[in-house]
This record gives sequence, structure tokens and C-alpha cells, in this order.
Amino acid sequence: MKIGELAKHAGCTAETIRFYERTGLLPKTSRTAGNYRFYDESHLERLRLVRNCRALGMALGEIRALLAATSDPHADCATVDQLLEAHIGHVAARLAELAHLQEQLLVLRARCHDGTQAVRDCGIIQALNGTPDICHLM
Amino acid sequence: MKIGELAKHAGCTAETIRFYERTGLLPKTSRTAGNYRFYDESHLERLRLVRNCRALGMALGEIRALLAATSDPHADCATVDQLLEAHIGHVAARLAELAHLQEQLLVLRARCHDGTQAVRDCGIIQALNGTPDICHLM
DNA sequence: CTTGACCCTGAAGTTACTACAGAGTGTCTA
DNA sequence: TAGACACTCTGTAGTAACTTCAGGGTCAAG
Repeated sequence: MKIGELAKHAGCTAETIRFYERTGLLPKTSRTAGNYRFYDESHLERLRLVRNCRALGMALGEIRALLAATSDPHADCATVDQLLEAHIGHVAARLAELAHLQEQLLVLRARCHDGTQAVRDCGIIQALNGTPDICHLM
Repeated sequence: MKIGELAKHAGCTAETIRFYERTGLLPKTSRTAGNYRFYDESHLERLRLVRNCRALGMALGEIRALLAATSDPHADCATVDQLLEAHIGHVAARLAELAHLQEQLLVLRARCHDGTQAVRDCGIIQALNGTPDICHLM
């Protein structure tokens, strides 16, 4: 199949595939007489792995490591496990950060009650003008 | 004060401040005889507002809008409220996304029990090789 | 007068793509 | 057979929010 069809099957664009090839995430593939890239099922499988990992929020570097750990099908999957574990840790950390942010934002919102006061008297702006220690909001 | 001191007070680097100036988030300031930027308390206040907003996860574009809404201290703060409300929405959406991701990652992890099997038999890799609809994991 | 800490500018690197511009290829229809 | 149209090619530049670097200048202390 050509790049457009591969893209459709993988749920991404042709540009993305060319980008992955350029950066070594996908191997260079064969070309037709007209210099079009030509793909088969194995390419689709690899691309799907990459796209699934991206959908799970992994960075391309993490995926590269995962592909390396997968390259020998007889190797054990301890490395894969570790990479996944590390990524779960990243996501958990980001989740905690965001939850904390959201909490602060809700407190901040509560400081302005009707939106009709002058900006300089608004509790939101006053809080945002404070020291970087945003915790004084609480 | 000079840029290094301002940076220290605001909890960022001098490069960040120069970047904010270049992109119009901070005004161009006066210079000393030796061409050093020179700042006072009002600059610090504005920079803190910017950094606080960044700490709350706002994009520079959002902050630019907020600064514009704040520029007239007699205007009412309805616009400020709206901007904050929109940002709270963004964070909530991102939180929901991340929570969903984390759920999928935990399911994925459960598919490999001991890390000693061959990569090609590993449930993790099998799942990652599937269709982009990662929900088949569940 | 030299050392070291600080500052200056301008350009390039980072991530993961996306969006061109300008050209060639392939198929279908008139 | 010619034209229209969809698709593909390469290479470059743009995005966000900085960070890093090269190659300088400034200033106070010893």
C-alpha cells in the first residue's frame, strides 16, 4: 500500500509517517518505480505500535527505547515492563500536578464573586500579583 | 535591580526574562550606562503575574489576553473571570484525558505478569501491536 | 591589570508534529 | 491524447516556551 493508505489504517497523516521515517522511528521502506513509498502489513504493525504508545502519552524517546527492547522477539520483556512502569510514573506525577493546579484555580476563581468590580480591586488579579508562592491563595 | 536579581525574585532565569521581553510579554525597560537592563518593583510585579499564571498552567497567549484585560485598572474584571473560567475548562479536560490514559496503562501493565516471557509472547507488546482503538485492551 | 561574576546579542536546539512550495506520478474522463 | 484531479515526492519553515551556545562587553575586587 501507499503512504496515504497506511496513514488511514494507522489513524495518522502521511506527513507524520514521513516524519517518523526521517527520525528513524520507522525503517526506510522500498519504493515503487515512481518513487512512491510502498508498505506492507509489517510496517502497519510497527506504526500501530508507535501510534498506540503515543496515544498512551509516551514520548518518542520512550517509544524508541521500547522498540529497541522489542527488536529481539526472543529476549524477555523485563525491559518492556520497566519502560511501561516508568511511563506510568510520569503520568501519575503529571496527574498529581494537574490536580493540584486545578485546586488552586478553583480557589482563585472563588476570589472574584460577581465580575463587576474594577480590575485593580479584583481578588484574582491581587492574588496573581503576589509572590510566586501561589499557596498564599489558600 | 539587574536582570539576575529580578530573575531570582521571580523564580526564573534571566534568559526567560529576555525571552518575555522579546515576545512582548514584558515591556522593554531602561538600560544602565553599560547597557544592562534595569528593573524596579513594578516590573517584578508584572513578571510575578506572568510566572504565577504559568505556574497555573496558562499558555502565554492566555496570559497576554489576561494582561490586556488588566491594563485598564478601572475596567471591570468580567473578562478576567472569563479567561480564568476557560483555563479551568482546559485543565479539567486535560485531567480527564490523563486519568483515562492512566487507566489504560494500568490495564496494559496487568497483561504482563512476571517479565520473564519472550517479548513476542508478552501481553503488553501484543496489545500495543493491535489496532489504534486501544480500548480493545479492556 | 587581571580574574571572575555578571551581562549583552543573535542564532540554533528542543518535542512532535504540521504546513507549506514547487515539483512529479498515476488514473479517469472527454 | 489531453486535461483534470488526487496523490506523492523533497526540502524548508513554523508552532510553544523556553534553553543553550558562541562570542563578545561591563564591572568590582584583589
